Amino acid sequence: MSPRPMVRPGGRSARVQESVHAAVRELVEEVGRDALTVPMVATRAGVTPSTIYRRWGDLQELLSDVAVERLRPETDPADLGSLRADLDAWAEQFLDEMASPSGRAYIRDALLGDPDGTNAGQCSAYAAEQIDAVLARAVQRGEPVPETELLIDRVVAPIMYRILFRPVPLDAAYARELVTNALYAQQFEAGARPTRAAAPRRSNGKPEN
Amino acid sequence: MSPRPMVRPGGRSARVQESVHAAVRELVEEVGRDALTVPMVATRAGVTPSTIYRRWGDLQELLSDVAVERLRPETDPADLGSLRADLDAWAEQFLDEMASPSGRAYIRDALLGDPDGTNAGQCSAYAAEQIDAVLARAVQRGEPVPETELLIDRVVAPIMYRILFRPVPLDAAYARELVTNALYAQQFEAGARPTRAAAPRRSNGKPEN
DNA sequence: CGTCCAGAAGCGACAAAATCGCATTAAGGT
DNA sequence: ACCTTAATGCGATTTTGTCGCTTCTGGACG
Repeated sequence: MSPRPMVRPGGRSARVQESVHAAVRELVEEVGRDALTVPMVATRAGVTPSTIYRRWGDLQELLSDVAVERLRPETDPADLGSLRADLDAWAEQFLDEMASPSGRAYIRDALLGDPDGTNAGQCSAYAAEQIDAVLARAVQRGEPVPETELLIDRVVAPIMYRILFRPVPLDAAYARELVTNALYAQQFEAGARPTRAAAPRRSNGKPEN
Repeated sequence: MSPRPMVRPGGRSARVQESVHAAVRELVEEVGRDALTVPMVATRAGVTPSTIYRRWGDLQELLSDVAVERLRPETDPADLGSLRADLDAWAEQFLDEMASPSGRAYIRDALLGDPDGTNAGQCSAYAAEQIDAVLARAVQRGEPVPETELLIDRVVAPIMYRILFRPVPLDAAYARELVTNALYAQQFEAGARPTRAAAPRRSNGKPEN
């Protein structure tokens, strides 16, 4: 999942990884992310710098791994009794966490040292899992639900776009607005148009042109 | 616009900047972005490394500047006679350029070495300008038009989110689908709900918690 | 048109980092 | 208990990044 080869999941490798991650977390607190260096992390973690260079390549990839860990949601979305309430609450919390200075920093780090997109994909998967949990509960209640993809396009994507690309401040009202629009779309557009709002179903495994 | 101080827009500074940018573009072609180093760029550009370190800080910020330049749209969106056609065409081209391997690389670079978000904001401004141009023409034709913010949230944001966070391939059909949904929303939702789909109007100047 | 001045680049010494080969350790399987 | 091999440790070497100082030059001002 995290570092490059990780062919040996247990024992010393695991200890080294944990110790290095812990060192990063501590040092980010103490000296700030900009002052971090690989040798510094190595010393704190009690390993030699070459170990870090070999396993992570450079500081960015290491920071990316740590960032993804911190972006993993700790708790399931709250159950407030209705799809609308659950989504509102989840979106507000999501926006809060992501738009905070540290959240922004983690997102940037996660994207930054991630040549193959694995870590970024993991972030997106976290959000999708949370949304799925909310939707699954709504289905059990018998509520009509939109597709996960619709919510990602209409709620998650705009939030992330604004965080990454725009200097605009975000507040909870914006999150609720996005949820409102998404649910409105689901309610009215379902069947109203031939094509759905969700994702293009992949056909091949190869991205790109 | 691009480098840090740029207090002196003309003369030698300008020549150095252009020469360095050109060196980056050439070397990216020749040796690939991963193999780039500051000393290498300096040699090719005919300047000393310390000049680059002083003006750009590090390779990432330099690459970010170059990336933003390349992400600037060269042409105005085509006029195909209707809002729908113009938006379809623009969105398809936008997706094409951004989702291509080099487009993805530029986006990442632009975000990467951009501590204060200036370059990212510039990218977002480019897209907004293009959309505004399309909308302005539609207004002249007498067509009803959605707000720019709606199109950014509904078309630009989902595309960028998928490019940055998801391994899914994107195609022109997806771009058209997003446009369809956005126009549908504009047509039906206008006045149907108390709150509009557009941006939260800022109240204070301070982001964040 | 000449002079001055501050910002910017050049240069070189130094400090810090990243890389690499080789020796050593220890998981995980047999 | 042994064997294989990934993973780490260590140190020499190369490369990159920093810093103080000097030199150059664009632009303003007289």
